[in-house]
Amino acid sequence: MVGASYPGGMNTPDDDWLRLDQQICFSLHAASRAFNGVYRGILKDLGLTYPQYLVMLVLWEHDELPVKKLGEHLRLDSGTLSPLLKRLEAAGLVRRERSARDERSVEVRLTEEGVALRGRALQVPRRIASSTGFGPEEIRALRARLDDLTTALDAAALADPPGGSPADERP
Amino acid sequence: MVGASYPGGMNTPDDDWLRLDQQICFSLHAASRAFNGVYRGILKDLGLTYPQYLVMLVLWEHDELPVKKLGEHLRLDSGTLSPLLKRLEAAGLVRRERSARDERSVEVRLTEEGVALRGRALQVPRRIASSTGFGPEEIRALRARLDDLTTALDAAALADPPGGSPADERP
DNA sequence: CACAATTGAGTTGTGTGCAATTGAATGGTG
DNA sequence: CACCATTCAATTGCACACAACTCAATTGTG
Repeated sequence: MVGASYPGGMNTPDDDWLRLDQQICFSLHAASRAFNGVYRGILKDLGLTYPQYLVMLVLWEHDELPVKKLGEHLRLDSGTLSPLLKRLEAAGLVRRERSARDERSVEVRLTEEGVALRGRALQVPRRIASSTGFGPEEIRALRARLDDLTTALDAAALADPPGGSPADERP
Repeated sequence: MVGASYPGGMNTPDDDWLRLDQQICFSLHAASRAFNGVYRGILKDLGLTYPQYLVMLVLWEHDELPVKKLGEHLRLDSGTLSPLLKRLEAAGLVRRERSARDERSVEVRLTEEGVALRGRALQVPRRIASSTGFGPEEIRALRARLDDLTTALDAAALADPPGGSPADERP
């Protein structure tokens, strides 16, 4: 009734694209959530959620930086980070203090506990990698593809924005 | 202070995996959200969110099926679908009615409006595909990789479950 | 120096996503 | 037939994401 699928062997281009589109968005969505699920199981021991783990990864490398920079690394805004960091602070893993230089900025810094947690986290990547069944080279290739995709999608989002066109910048 | 990055040419395996892991989980996470953002911009015209669009895609192909089946197609449970379907019903796109055969089951069916929306949605895939900058073949290859990944991750999640081991099934 | 524009966190509201629970309906077993 | 385990949808509670907004601090300009 709805599909009214093509009567003959003719391809209706739109239907064709629709099918393809369904596959790619399904696949990405499903892969993302499957990954999330595996991380959830493994990170439960550390008392971290998946996004919290991403934050800790950045902090283990930089160990002190403002919320703004953290957001740039993770592509997250304060609306997501503020409550997340509050939870990490409540868990005793990080401390937040306003910068002396710029009172608007809040510096996030690992506590002793936060630093110590890194030791227990070292085994996580190995377990994740083995869960994927992919070798290092496959992972690298897939990562590169995904980064290409993200770059292209970001560029497209800027060109065809949710809020308005670039021409709107000067009202 | 924390990183204590390897002094010489020596690779600390754990650190190496940690770095790699960060890249793959960052990449997948970022790609998923970038995709979501592009869909959001394009779907705004249709008054749909990205997950709602996924549900509509399934319904446009099957046009009547129980919540359970919908969840199997989308890998979502009733906790996610129930409120989502309520919103689609409030928007006048679907109707929900309990099955006559099995009173536990709820049949989801497109309304006239829901059927009509498909016409306006036909242009969406083309816009998405062009946003990715990928050709059909690249998309197909990426999709296949992601599906492999999902399959492997699901299998691993079952073997190393969040709730308990398979041996726990018979207490 | 005064004042407008910008920047950075935080808050609010909406919409997922998922674990855990509830409650009704169904099916199998004795 | 009675009873118990299973199934399905819905609900509850928690944690992201993100848009839109608020508020304070800073910067740029006259």
